[in-house]
Amino acid sequence: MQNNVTIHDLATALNIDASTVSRALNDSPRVAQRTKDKILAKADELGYQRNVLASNLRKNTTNTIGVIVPRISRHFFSSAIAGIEETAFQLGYNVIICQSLESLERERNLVASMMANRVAGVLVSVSMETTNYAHLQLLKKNGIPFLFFDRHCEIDGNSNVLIDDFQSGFDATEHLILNGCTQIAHFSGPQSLKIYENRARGYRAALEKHHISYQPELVLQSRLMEEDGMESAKKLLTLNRRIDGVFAANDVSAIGAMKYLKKAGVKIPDDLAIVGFSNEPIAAVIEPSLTTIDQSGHEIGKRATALLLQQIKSEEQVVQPETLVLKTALIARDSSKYVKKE
Amino acid sequence: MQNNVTIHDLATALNIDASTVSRALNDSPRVAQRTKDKILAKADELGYQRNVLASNLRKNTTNTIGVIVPRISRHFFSSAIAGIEETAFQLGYNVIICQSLESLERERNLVASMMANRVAGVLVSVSMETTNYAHLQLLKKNGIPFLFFDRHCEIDGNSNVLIDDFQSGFDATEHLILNGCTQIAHFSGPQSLKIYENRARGYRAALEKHHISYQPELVLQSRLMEEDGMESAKKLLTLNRRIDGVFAANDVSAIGAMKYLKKAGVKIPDDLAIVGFSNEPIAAVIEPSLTTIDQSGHEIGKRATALLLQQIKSEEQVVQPETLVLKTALIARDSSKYVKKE
DNA sequence: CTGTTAGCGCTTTCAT
DNA sequence: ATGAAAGCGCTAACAG
Repeated sequence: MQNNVTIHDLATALNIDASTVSRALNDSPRVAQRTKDKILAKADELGYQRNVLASNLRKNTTNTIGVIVPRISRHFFSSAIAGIEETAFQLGYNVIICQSLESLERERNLVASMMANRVAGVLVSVSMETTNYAHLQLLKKNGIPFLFFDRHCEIDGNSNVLIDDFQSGFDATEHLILNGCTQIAHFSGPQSLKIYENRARGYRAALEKHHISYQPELVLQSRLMEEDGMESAKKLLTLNRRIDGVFAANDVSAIGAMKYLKKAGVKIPDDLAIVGFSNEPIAAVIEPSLTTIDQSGHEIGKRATALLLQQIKSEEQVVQPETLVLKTALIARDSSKYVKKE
Repeated sequence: MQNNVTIHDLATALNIDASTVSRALNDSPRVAQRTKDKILAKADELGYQRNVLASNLRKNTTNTIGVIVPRISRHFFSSAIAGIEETAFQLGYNVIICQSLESLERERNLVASMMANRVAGVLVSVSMETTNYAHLQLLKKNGIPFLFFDRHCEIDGNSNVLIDDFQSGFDATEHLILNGCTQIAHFSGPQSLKIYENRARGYRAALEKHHISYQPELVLQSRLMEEDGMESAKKLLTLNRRIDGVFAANDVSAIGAMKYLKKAGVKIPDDLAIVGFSNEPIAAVIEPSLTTIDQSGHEIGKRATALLLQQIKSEEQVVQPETLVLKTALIARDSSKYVKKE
């Protein structure tokens, strides 16, 4: 029992043409106010609902924006998605969410499916495997605007909405130094991802600024698997020396490390300072009282969507690519102190 | 530059009719295999891509399923969404995600928008304010199948996919009792939500089974706000008596309570046992080594989607409503012990 | 097994 | 300011 009222029904009921009704419903300036009022009243009376599918076909686009993230259930992404949904909904857009699960092949399929569904635009946080951008260029060829968030990607003409990783890494490390730490371990992520590279550069820059020697063995890589974190903790113990601070640039490793220490029966010294990027789960581990301060995902989602919709609406005009850089909140284990930026 | 190859192009290229091409592409049994092969080859050659919008209009439906949750960034929901996306993607469906933010009005709008977009089906976890189901009945009138997950809702003809809350509440409480607790506080949620009512009933039943008197002052209500949890902790302290176990049926309260205790300078005794529903953030607070065992959201998402798609495909046939009940994992603070069900 | 025909409901020239 | 007409690309009767 679909609602079967069409613009033709309205038209015949009012003894005018369907095209006028269509214009009125789209608030075209080319219809007299009097007629508009009459039409809107009638539409209301008959319970008219625009058939979005027909409109979509005709206009060859939809009011849907596509979102591709590596993994929906990661807290950063789910809060970004929340921000995206809120902004999109406000402006009358729907949001299709897909996860690449860090697979390039899946990401390719998703992009293809989104093109097939004629999304109005795409927000993408590329998978770890993505080093080739051919699939994204296809979007461009089809005139579908897209932009990157969280994970940086250099394609000319495309905007990025990012955390300032270098600065955040610098701040995190400096925070530890200013609190008296000199032996600072750094849990990093895959160096193929710019965000981890930049955080690591920030770490190094802070050490340099404060004349603390950079010790490569204190920097622990990870493929964002808990196993890697466990391995890292093991390595640190093997070094058999005092560590007085940790800058954890990814939460998965940090959790893995904690698991390892727990299993090995090693108690984390109360005076070991830990600074991590804001993220609800890791924040909860480190400092329960700070579990809710992280709004960076949400904020990034909102900004990215606003920017994308702006591009969608500006139609064919070339849009200046933009790199929006946000500050993130940091979480510190040294009790009530924490650095909250911006 | 859209790909402009249509079935007509294929048809003229092969000297057959467009309708045959259409049938072939839909793998209709009414086309000779030879012709199918020819058509598929040609389609491949010319890089044909079906225009989904036209197909949607003609069939008056889409390959999209709508999902309405109270809040995307809550861990349970984001993992449910991940499960939904995976199952849907596998079967060629897209997923539109929206959040009601616990508002009935917003939920109404979302349902309307989904109908307007002719989604193939809807999965909904109703908002806390939802006691009137008129908006959902509209879906039914429009022939759009829908079902409930996580939050139970009795509409005849509709299925539910749920956690067995009574049993889980019972198990959680009994677990504490079997570990020697007798003074067990219960952090509950809004009793208007069946899930909290049932968990509370489970709590009570376990006490009864073990002949422990039920003490109403140990049951703390909440509207799922951290403030309520803080209030609850305060109340417990005021009672000024020994509590040896806590069954936390909602994580928000638990986190609020922890914040309060921290602020008040009250250390949680090491021997206080805590059992909560599995949820990554709260699990991290209670027991870092158990942060990843929770799959219940994901599992519910997958099952709900499978059930919905089954209904979508069975078309007009009346489907027997089903209530799928899953077990949830429990997290216990008493170190390595935890109850993991099913 | 294939072709013919007729739209789905809307938008958008082009004409008046 | 409004009407007439065409058609987006596909699917599904209905014929044969």
